Amino acid sequence: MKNNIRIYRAIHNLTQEELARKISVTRKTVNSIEGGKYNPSIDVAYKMAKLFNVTIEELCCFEDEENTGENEKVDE
Amino acid sequence: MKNNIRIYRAIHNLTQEELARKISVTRKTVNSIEGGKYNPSIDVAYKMAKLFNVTIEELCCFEDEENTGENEKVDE
DNA sequence: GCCATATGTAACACATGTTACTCTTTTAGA
DNA sequence: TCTAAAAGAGTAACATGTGTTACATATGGC
Repeated sequence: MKNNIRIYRAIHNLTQEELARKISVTRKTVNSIEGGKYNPSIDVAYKMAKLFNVTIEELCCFEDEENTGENEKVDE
Repeated sequence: MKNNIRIYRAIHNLTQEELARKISVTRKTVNSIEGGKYNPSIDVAYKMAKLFNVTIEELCCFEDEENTGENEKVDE
């Protein structure tokens, strides 16, 4: 599950550490979620969405990636 | 974290088992989440919200229950 | 009362999210 | 180039979500 955390974080001009503090998680959690290592729990997602003033759906790109097999190809 | 799963499930006239099948989890998971035993993962929440055609925020009542201490009192 | 259906629940195992600690790499600025 | 801030990442431990199985309870129709 991809997400737009990095983008909203940039918009709000926050470092991973600042964001982490604001939502009471560790920087590694922000880093890992941002990097797609795992999905956020629903309340971490909620806190981020609320902080950025967007919906969870806007923050996380679900896009039903369960069935597709050849997606998200970037040119490199 | 409270949620409105039971309500939307009633609106859509689904049993716990039917809902569970539709979102590919077990009835126990639906039952436990509905009963507040634990929070749904973000993709379970997403699947439910999508099925009911609502947002995750509409399905789950976050309401920042971390700080309040005397909420959700029903009359009984 | 009996039966079928829907729901609640318990114990354990397993999967996934989060932390603490530490280190490396990247990036930007003097 | 040197430096510091920011970000990426590995591991082990812990916390939380989910599955399995089985049984208990409630409810409504006969």
